[in-house]
Amino acid sequence: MDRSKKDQKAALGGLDDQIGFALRLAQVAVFKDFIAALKMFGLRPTDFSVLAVIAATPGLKQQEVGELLHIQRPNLVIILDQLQARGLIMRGNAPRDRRSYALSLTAEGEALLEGAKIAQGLHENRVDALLEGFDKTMIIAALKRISTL
Amino acid sequence: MDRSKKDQKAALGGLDDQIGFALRLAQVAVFKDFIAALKMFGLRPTDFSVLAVIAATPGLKQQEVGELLHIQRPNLVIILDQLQARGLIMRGNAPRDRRSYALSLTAEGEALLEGAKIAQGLHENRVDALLEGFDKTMIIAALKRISTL
DNA sequence: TATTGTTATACTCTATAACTATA
DNA sequence: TATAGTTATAGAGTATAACAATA
Repeated sequence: MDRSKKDQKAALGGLDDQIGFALRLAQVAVFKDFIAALKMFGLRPTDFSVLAVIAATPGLKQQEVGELLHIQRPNLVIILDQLQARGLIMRGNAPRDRRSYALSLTAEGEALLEGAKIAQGLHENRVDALLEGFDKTMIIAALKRISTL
Repeated sequence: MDRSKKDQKAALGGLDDQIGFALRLAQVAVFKDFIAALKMFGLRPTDFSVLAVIAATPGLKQQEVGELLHIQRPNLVIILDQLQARGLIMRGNAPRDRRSYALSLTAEGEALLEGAKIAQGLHENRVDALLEGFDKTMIIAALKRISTL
Protein backbone atom coordinates (compact mmCIF):
# COMPACT_ATOMS: atom_id res chain seq x y z
CA MET A 1 0.00 0.00 0.00
CA ASP A 2 1.48 3.33 -1.01
CA ARG A 3 1.77 6.31 1.28
CA SER A 4 -0.87 8.54 -0.27
CA LYS A 5 -3.52 5.85 0.08
CA LYS A 6 -2.62 5.31 3.73
CA ASP A 7 -2.83 9.05 4.35
CA GLN A 8 -6.24 9.30 2.74
CA LYS A 9 -7.49 6.43 4.84
CA ALA A 10 -6.31 8.11 7.99
CA ALA A 11 -7.82 11.41 6.89
CA LEU A 12 -11.24 9.85 6.43
CA GLY A 13 -11.22 8.47 9.96
CA GLY A 14 -12.33 4.97 9.02
CA LEU A 15 -15.18 6.31 6.92
CA ASP A 16 -14.02 4.56 3.77
CA ASP A 17 -14.52 1.16 5.36
CA GLN A 18 -18.19 1.93 5.90
CA ILE A 19 -20.52 0.26 3.47
CA GLY A 20 -22.84 3.27 3.51
CA PHE A 21 -20.11 5.74 2.64
CA ALA A 22 -18.89 3.57 -0.23
CA LEU A 23 -22.45 3.05 -1.43
CA ARG A 24 -23.18 6.75 -1.48
CA LEU A 25 -20.07 7.65 -3.47
CA ALA A 26 -20.70 4.86 -5.97
CA GLN A 27 -24.33 5.81 -6.39
CA VAL A 28 -23.50 9.47 -6.95
CA ALA A 29 -20.88 8.57 -9.57
CA VAL A 30 -23.15 6.16 -11.44
CA PHE A 31 -26.11 8.55 -11.42
CA LYS A 32 -23.95 11.41 -12.65
CA ASP A 33 -22.99 9.34 -15.68
CA PHE A 34 -26.53 8.02 -16.15
CA ILE A 35 -28.05 11.51 -15.95
CA ALA A 36 -25.60 12.71 -18.59
CA ALA A 37 -26.46 9.70 -20.80
CA LEU A 38 -30.19 10.48 -20.61
CA LYS A 39 -29.86 14.23 -21.04
CA MET A 40 -30.16 14.19 -24.84
CA PHE A 41 -33.54 12.47 -24.45
CA GLY A 42 -34.81 15.04 -21.99
CA LEU A 43 -35.26 12.29 -19.40
CA ARG A 44 -34.16 11.98 -15.80
CA PRO A 45 -33.45 8.58 -14.25
CA THR A 46 -36.90 8.55 -12.69
CA ASP A 47 -38.58 9.35 -16.02
CA PHE A 48 -36.66 6.53 -17.63
CA SER A 49 -37.68 4.04 -14.97
CA VAL A 50 -41.32 5.08 -15.18
CA LEU A 51 -41.35 4.63 -18.96
CA ALA A 52 -39.56 1.28 -18.68
CA VAL A 53 -42.05 -0.04 -16.14
CA ILE A 54 -45.08 1.07 -18.13
CA ALA A 55 -43.60 -0.40 -21.31
CA ALA A 56 -43.04 -3.71 -19.54
CA THR A 57 -46.63 -3.88 -18.27
CA PRO A 58 -49.05 -1.61 -20.17
CA GLY A 59 -52.29 -0.98 -18.29
CA LEU A 60 -50.57 -0.39 -14.97
CA LYS A 61 -52.26 2.05 -12.58
CA GLN A 62 -50.37 5.02 -11.15
CA GLN A 63 -50.31 3.51 -7.70
CA GLU A 64 -48.79 0.30 -9.04
CA VAL A 65 -46.03 2.21 -10.81
CA GLY A 66 -45.37 4.12 -7.61
CA GLU A 67 -45.11 0.94 -5.57
CA LEU A 68 -42.72 -0.70 -8.04
CA LEU A 69 -40.39 2.29 -8.10
CA HIS A 70 -40.86 3.60 -4.55
CA ILE A 71 -42.29 6.90 -5.76
CA GLN A 72 -44.92 8.58 -3.59
CA ARG A 73 -48.20 8.99 -5.42
CA PRO A 74 -48.28 12.80 -5.26
CA ASN A 75 -44.80 12.97 -6.77
CA LEU A 76 -45.66 10.52 -9.52
CA VAL A 77 -48.55 12.73 -10.61
CA ILE A 78 -46.14 15.51 -11.56
CA ILE A 79 -43.82 13.13 -13.40
CA LEU A 80 -46.70 11.64 -15.40
CA ASP A 81 -48.13 15.10 -16.13
CA GLN A 82 -44.83 16.05 -17.73
CA LEU A 83 -44.48 12.81 -19.68
CA GLN A 84 -48.07 13.13 -20.89
CA ALA A 85 -47.57 16.80 -21.86
CA ARG A 86 -44.66 15.64 -24.03
CA GLY A 87 -46.90 13.01 -25.64
CA LEU A 88 -44.88 10.09 -24.30
CA ILE A 89 -47.55 8.38 -22.22
CA MET A 90 -51.34 8.08 -22.18
CA ARG A 91 -53.70 7.88 -19.21
CA GLY A 92 -56.30 5.53 -20.68
CA ASN A 93 -59.50 4.32 -19.07
CA ALA A 94 -59.07 1.50 -16.60
CA PRO A 95 -61.29 -1.51 -17.37
CA ARG A 96 -63.66 -1.53 -14.38
CA ASP A 97 -62.49 1.28 -12.08
CA ARG A 98 -63.19 4.84 -13.13
CA ARG A 99 -60.97 6.22 -10.35
CA SER A 100 -57.76 4.97 -11.91
CA TYR A 101 -55.98 5.16 -15.24
CA ALA A 102 -54.54 2.42 -17.42
CA LEU A 103 -51.11 3.78 -18.29
CA SER A 104 -49.43 3.10 -21.58
CA LEU A 105 -46.75 4.53 -23.85
CA THR A 106 -47.56 6.38 -27.04
CA ALA A 107 -45.71 5.41 -30.21
CA GLU A 108 -43.51 8.42 -29.56
CA GLY A 109 -42.89 7.23 -26.03
CA GLU A 110 -41.93 3.77 -27.25
CA ALA A 111 -39.51 5.28 -29.76
CA LEU A 112 -37.90 7.57 -27.21
CA LEU A 113 -37.58 4.77 -24.68
CA GLU A 114 -35.91 2.58 -27.27
CA GLY A 115 -33.28 5.23 -27.89
CA ALA A 116 -32.85 5.86 -24.20
CA LYS A 117 -32.37 2.16 -23.58
CA ILE A 118 -29.48 2.15 -26.03
CA ALA A 119 -27.91 5.07 -24.19
CA GLN A 120 -28.50 3.22 -20.93
CA GLY A 121 -26.73 0.18 -22.36
CA LEU A 122 -23.70 2.28 -23.24
CA HIS A 123 -23.74 3.73 -19.75
CA GLU A 124 -23.92 0.23 -18.29
CA ASN A 125 -20.95 -0.76 -20.46
CA ARG A 126 -18.91 2.05 -18.96
CA VAL A 127 -19.62 0.71 -15.50
CA ASP A 128 -18.84 -2.84 -16.61
CA ALA A 129 -15.49 -1.72 -17.98
CA LEU A 130 -14.57 -0.50 -14.51
CA LEU A 131 -15.67 -3.78 -12.95
CA GLU A 132 -13.23 -6.01 -14.82
CA GLY A 133 -11.99 -8.57 -12.36
CA PHE A 134 -15.18 -8.30 -10.30
CA ASP A 135 -18.24 -10.53 -10.52
CA LYS A 136 -20.94 -8.04 -11.44
CA THR A 137 -23.76 -10.54 -11.05
CA MET A 138 -22.63 -11.22 -7.51
CA ILE A 139 -22.33 -7.51 -6.76
CA ILE A 140 -25.88 -6.85 -7.91
CA ALA A 141 -27.06 -9.83 -5.86
CA ALA A 142 -25.33 -8.36 -2.80
CA LEU A 143 -26.89 -4.95 -3.43
CA LYS A 144 -30.34 -6.52 -3.67
CA ARG A 145 -29.72 -8.33 -0.41
CA ILE A 146 -28.67 -5.07 1.24
CA SER A 147 -31.89 -3.48 0.00
CA THR A 148 -33.85 -5.83 2.23
CA LEU A 149 -32.36 -4.22 5.35
CA MET B 1 -36.84 -19.53 -10.22
CA ASP B 2 -40.35 -19.24 -8.83
CA ARG B 3 -43.17 -17.54 -10.64
CA SER B 4 -43.52 -14.44 -8.47
CA LYS B 5 -39.88 -13.53 -8.92
CA LYS B 6 -40.15 -13.93 -12.67
CA ASP B 7 -43.23 -11.71 -12.71
CA GLN B 8 -41.48 -9.00 -10.74
CA LYS B 9 -38.56 -9.05 -13.10
CA ALA B 10 -40.84 -8.65 -16.07
CA ALA B 11 -42.74 -5.86 -14.32
CA LEU B 12 -39.58 -3.87 -13.78
CA GLY B 13 -38.72 -4.01 -17.46
CA GLY B 14 -35.10 -5.03 -16.98
CA LEU B 15 -34.54 -2.27 -14.44
CA ASP B 16 -33.44 -4.65 -11.73
CA ASP B 17 -30.42 -5.72 -13.76
CA GLN B 18 -29.19 -2.13 -13.85
CA ILE B 19 -26.33 -1.41 -11.50
CA GLY B 20 -27.64 2.11 -10.89
CA PHE B 21 -31.09 0.93 -9.86
CA ALA B 22 -29.64 -1.68 -7.49
CA LEU B 23 -27.21 0.87 -6.08
CA ARG B 24 -29.95 3.38 -5.38
CA LEU B 25 -32.18 0.90 -3.56
CA ALA B 26 -29.27 -0.40 -1.48
CA GLN B 27 -28.11 3.09 -0.60
CA VAL B 28 -31.59 4.18 0.45
CA ALA B 29 -31.99 1.10 2.66
CA VAL B 30 -28.59 1.48 4.32
CA PHE B 31 -29.03 5.20 4.93
CA LYS B 32 -32.48 4.65 6.40
CA ASP B 33 -30.98 2.30 8.98
CA PHE B 34 -27.95 4.53 9.54
CA ILE B 35 -30.12 7.63 10.02
CA ALA B 36 -32.17 5.77 12.60
CA ALA B 37 -29.00 4.61 14.37
CA LEU B 38 -27.69 8.18 14.64
CA LYS B 39 -30.98 9.76 15.64
CA MET B 40 -30.46 9.39 19.40
CA PHE B 41 -27.26 11.43 19.03
CA GLY B 42 -28.99 14.20 17.12
CA LEU B 43 -26.66 13.58 14.17
CA ARG B 44 -27.30 13.06 10.49
CA PRO B 45 -24.93 10.95 8.37
CA THR B 46 -23.24 14.11 7.12
CA ASP B 47 -22.72 15.42 10.67
CA PHE B 48 -21.21 12.09 11.65
CA SER B 49 -18.79 12.10 8.71
CA VAL B 50 -17.74 15.68 9.41
CA LEU B 51 -17.02 14.87 13.05
CA ALA B 52 -15.14 11.70 12.10
CA VAL B 53 -12.94 13.52 9.60
CA ILE B 54 -12.11 16.34 12.01
CA ALA B 55 -11.37 13.83 14.78
CA ALA B 56 -9.01 11.95 12.46
CA THR B 57 -7.09 15.09 11.51
CA PRO B 58 -7.56 17.99 13.92
CA GLY B 59 -6.56 21.37 12.48
CA LEU B 60 -8.27 20.71 9.13
CA LYS B 61 -9.66 23.77 7.33
CA GLN B 62 -13.27 23.93 6.24
CA GLN B 63 -12.33 23.66 2.61
CA GLU B 64 -10.31 20.52 3.27
CA VAL B 65 -13.22 18.88 5.06
CA GLY B 66 -15.47 19.80 2.16
CA GLU B 67 -13.10 18.26 -0.37
CA LEU B 68 -12.75 15.03 1.59
CA LEU B 69 -16.50 14.58 1.92
CA HIS B 70 -17.68 16.21 -1.31
CA ILE B 71 -19.60 18.89 0.52
CA GLN B 72 -19.84 22.33 -1.11
CA ARG B 73 -18.29 25.04 1.02
CA PRO B 74 -21.47 27.08 1.50
CA ASN B 75 -23.30 23.99 2.70
CA LEU B 76 -20.55 23.03 5.10
CA VAL B 77 -20.79 26.44 6.78
CA ILE B 78 -24.33 25.67 7.91
CA ILE B 79 -23.38 22.21 9.16
CA LEU B 80 -20.42 23.56 11.16
CA ASP B 81 -22.52 26.42 12.53
CA GLN B 82 -24.92 23.86 13.97
CA LEU B 83 -22.20 21.59 15.35
CA GLN B 84 -20.48 24.61 16.90
CA ALA B 85 -23.73 25.91 18.39
CA ARG B 86 -24.10 22.51 20.08
CA GLY B 87 -20.57 22.80 21.46
CA LEU B 88 -19.28 19.81 19.50
CA ILE B 89 -16.60 21.52 17.41
CA MET B 90 -14.36 24.58 17.66
CA ARG B 91 -13.21 26.95 14.93
CA GLY B 92 -9.72 27.71 16.21
CA ASN B 93 -7.16 30.04 14.72
CA ALA B 94 -5.23 28.61 11.81
CA PRO B 95 -1.44 28.83 12.26
CA ARG B 96 -0.46 31.23 9.49
CA ASP B 97 -3.63 32.04 7.56
CA ARG B 98 -6.14 34.32 9.21
CA ARG B 99 -8.75 33.58 6.53
CA SER B 100 -9.29 30.00 7.61
CA TYR B 101 -10.07 28.10 10.78
CA ALA B 102 -8.33 25.14 12.36
CA LEU B 103 -11.21 22.79 13.12
CA SER B 104 -11.22 20.50 16.12
CA LEU B 105 -13.65 18.61 18.33
CA THR B 106 -14.49 19.74 21.83
CA ALA B 107 -14.37 17.20 24.64
CA GLU B 108 -18.13 16.98 24.29
CA GLY B 109 -17.77 16.40 20.55
CA GLU B 110 -15.24 13.61 21.15
CA ALA B 111 -17.56 11.95 23.62
CA LEU B 112 -20.58 12.18 21.34
CA LEU B 113 -18.61 10.86 18.39
CA GLU B 114 -17.42 7.92 20.44
CA GLY B 115 -20.99 6.96 21.24
CA ALA B 116 -22.08 7.50 17.66
CA LYS B 117 -19.26 5.29 16.42
CA ILE B 118 -20.56 2.47 18.58
CA ALA B 119 -24.02 2.91 17.09
CA GLN B 120 -22.43 3.00 13.66
CA GLY B 121 -20.69 -0.29 14.42
CA LEU B 122 -23.97 -1.93 15.36
CA HIS B 123 -25.48 -0.59 12.16
CA GLU B 124 -22.57 -2.00 10.19
CA ASN B 125 -23.10 -5.36 11.90
CA ARG B 126 -26.70 -5.41 10.70
CA VAL B 127 -25.50 -4.94 7.13
CA ASP B 128 -22.83 -7.59 7.60
CA ALA B 129 -25.41 -10.07 8.83
CA LEU B 130 -27.24 -9.68 5.53
CA LEU B 131 -24.05 -10.19 3.57
CA GLU B 132 -23.28 -13.68 4.84
CA GLY B 133 -22.00 -15.63 1.90
CA PHE B 134 -20.73 -12.48 0.21
CA ASP B 135 -17.22 -11.10 0.35
CA LYS B 136 -17.80 -7.68 1.88
CA THR B 137 -14.22 -6.52 1.34
CA MET B 138 -14.57 -7.25 -2.34
CA ILE B 139 -17.92 -5.49 -2.52
CA ILE B 140 -16.50 -2.34 -0.98
CA ALA B 141 -13.54 -2.55 -3.35
CA ALA B 142 -15.97 -2.77 -6.27
CA LEU B 143 -17.95 0.20 -4.98
CA LYS B 144 -14.78 2.27 -4.69
CA ARG B 145 -13.87 1.33 -8.23
CA ILE B 146 -17.31 2.37 -9.43
CA SER B 147 -16.84 5.71 -7.68
CA THR B 148 -14.02 6.52 -10.08
CA LEU B 149 -16.42 6.59 -13.03
C1' DT C 1 -5.41 38.54 -8.52
C1' DA C 2 -6.68 34.36 -5.90
C1' DT C 3 -8.53 32.03 -1.87
C1' DT C 4 -11.42 31.23 2.66
C1' DG C 5 -15.39 31.64 4.66
C1' DT C 6 -19.85 33.60 4.29
C1' DT C 7 -24.59 35.10 2.69
C1' DA C 8 -28.39 34.67 -0.12
C1' DT C 9 -30.81 32.03 -3.09
C1' DA C 10 -32.68 28.50 -6.10
C1' DC C 11 -33.54 24.01 -7.67
C1' DT C 12 -34.47 19.16 -7.12
C1' DC C 13 -36.21 15.26 -4.31
C1' DT C 14 -38.88 13.63 -1.13
C1' DA C 15 -42.69 13.59 2.31
C1' DT C 16 -47.45 14.67 4.35
C1' DA C 17 -52.17 16.38 4.83
C1' DA C 18 -56.37 17.16 2.79
C1' DC C 19 -59.49 17.33 -1.12
C1' DT C 20 -62.54 14.88 -5.22
C1' DA C 21 -64.51 11.25 -7.38
C1' DT C 22 -65.31 6.97 -7.39
C1' DA C 23 -65.70 2.26 -5.13
C1' DT D 1 -65.82 3.62 4.91
C1' DA D 2 -61.83 2.96 1.76
C1' DT D 3 -59.16 3.83 -2.43
C1' DA D 4 -57.04 6.45 -6.77
C1' DG D 5 -55.63 10.44 -8.22
C1' DT D 6 -54.87 15.17 -7.22
C1' DT D 7 -53.46 19.69 -4.99
C1' DA D 8 -50.78 22.33 -2.03
C1' DT D 9 -47.03 22.63 0.69
C1' DA D 10 -43.01 21.77 3.47
C1' DG D 11 -38.59 19.90 4.35
C1' DA D 12 -34.17 17.98 3.09
C1' DG D 13 -30.07 18.06 0.17
C1' DT D 14 -27.50 20.18 -3.19
C1' DA D 15 -25.89 23.90 -6.35
C1' DT D 16 -24.25 28.72 -7.92
C1' DA D 17 -23.18 33.74 -7.65
C1' DA D 18 -21.39 37.39 -5.17
C1' DC D 19 -19.39 39.62 -1.16
C1' DA D 20 -15.72 40.66 2.81
C1' DA D 21 -11.40 39.61 4.72
C1' DT D 22 -7.05 37.98 3.86
C1' DA D 23 -3.27 36.04 1.07
